Amino acid sequence: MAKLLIVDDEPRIRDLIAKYAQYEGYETVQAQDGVDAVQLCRKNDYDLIIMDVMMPQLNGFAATKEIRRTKQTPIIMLSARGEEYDRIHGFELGVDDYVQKPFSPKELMMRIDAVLRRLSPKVESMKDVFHIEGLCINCSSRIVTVDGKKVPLSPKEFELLLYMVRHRGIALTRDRLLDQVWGFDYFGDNRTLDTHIKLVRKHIEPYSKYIVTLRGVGYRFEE
Amino acid sequence: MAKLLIVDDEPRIRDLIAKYAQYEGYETVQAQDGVDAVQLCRKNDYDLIIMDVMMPQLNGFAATKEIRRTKQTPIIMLSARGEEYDRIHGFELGVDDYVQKPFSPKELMMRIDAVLRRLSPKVESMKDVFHIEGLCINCSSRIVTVDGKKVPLSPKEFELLLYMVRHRGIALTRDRLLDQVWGFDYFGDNRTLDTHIKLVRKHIEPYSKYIVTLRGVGYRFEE
DNA sequence: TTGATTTTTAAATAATTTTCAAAAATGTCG
DNA sequence: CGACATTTTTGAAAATTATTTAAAAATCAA
Repeated sequence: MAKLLIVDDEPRIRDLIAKYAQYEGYETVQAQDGVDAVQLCRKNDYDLIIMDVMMPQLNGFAATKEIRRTKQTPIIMLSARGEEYDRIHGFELGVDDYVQKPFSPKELMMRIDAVLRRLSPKVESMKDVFHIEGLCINCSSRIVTVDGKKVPLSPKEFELLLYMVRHRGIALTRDRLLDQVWGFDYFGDNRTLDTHIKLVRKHIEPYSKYIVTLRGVGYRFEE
Repeated sequence: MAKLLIVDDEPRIRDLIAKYAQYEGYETVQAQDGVDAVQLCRKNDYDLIIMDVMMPQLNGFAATKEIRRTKQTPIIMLSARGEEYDRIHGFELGVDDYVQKPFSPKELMMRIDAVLRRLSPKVESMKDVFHIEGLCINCSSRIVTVDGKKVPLSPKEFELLLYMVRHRGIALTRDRLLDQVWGFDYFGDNRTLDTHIKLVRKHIEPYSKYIVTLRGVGYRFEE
């Protein structure tokens, strides 16, 4: 479960971001300025930092520079429109993405996802909760809900769904799914996977449309 | 999926190149100068390096020389107009191509493609995404779109199209296509290939013009 | 043992690949 | 240039192969 550090001098903005991030299953920690952020980073590890550019005491650039002396934590910058576009874009310390204020929380969440997926392929998507339309998958509680209603998935069904959601958008071969979810080395014609796909589809109705079958290949969970 | 190292002291240029390269389906890593590049190359393997000539600390030549002591990674040099034309062209360490600034990103992308295809025939074009006019082929998701709209291709159709696109610009004999896509040694009067070409053409309309038939030989996907 | 879950099996359904034959296009040679 | 031979394109039907489904059997955990 990924931990985010949110750095902004405006408490309302911090809270807004924190609320959304928590909804998406991230753990959040807040810092009110650059000095605070640097101190926190010295003592703790975060998976990603969301940092405002304009802050009293130590601004976003200075804080980033300081943090980057010891840690390679991914950073997403928040900046007001027109503010220092060049510096941000070409920031030599390399921020991993930046979002202009005012931003939609949804967009920021997507950027967080994207940065984590790009930079931490090993931990895969570290989110604890996935929301796909009305389908919600909570990893730590292993609860799946469809339009707010809990659906009972068997362990295998849950693992299969989770694996597909974590690797959504790419074609997953039958071998890979069998390998990753079951741990077998697929031999011969085994209809186990198909059967479980069917069960998952039945359970997540009406969102089974997201699982598309790639004939002769496997399946893909649509993005 | 090929990984590119982009070395330039100007962050805006780096970002511009990175943005285009990502659109073309490459993974990118950036370095701000020669020293940085040499260090990165020591620890990691890249499939191709795009290196600016003029940089503080360690210039493009020196960095190339150093990197080439241990690795044979293909290198494309970027140089300002008129800058050291001779040295680049006749560079003893052998850069694989060079592009003059100011360059069009599109041209640079074509050069990258060309160098990789020339030097890494095994990995073929390692791109994950191909854009040919309004035709887009995404390998990992196996999604093909025509002017933004998904088109459903059967497995064989997808493989055939992908093979041709990966080997575009050259004449592909019927035997070779049958061999590579079907995996058998063509015998007798089998119209299988023709029929699949027909299906692919129908599906990628209006871009079927890119598949030209070479009578008595086979087909070619136009560059 | 019991109830739930997972795997296997077999039949039904669906989609893809191949074959075939006729039509169109292209190239060759007198 | 024009007729013939060859090759490719096309559309439809047949054959093959993959997927879905439902139900039965096996396995596992309480």
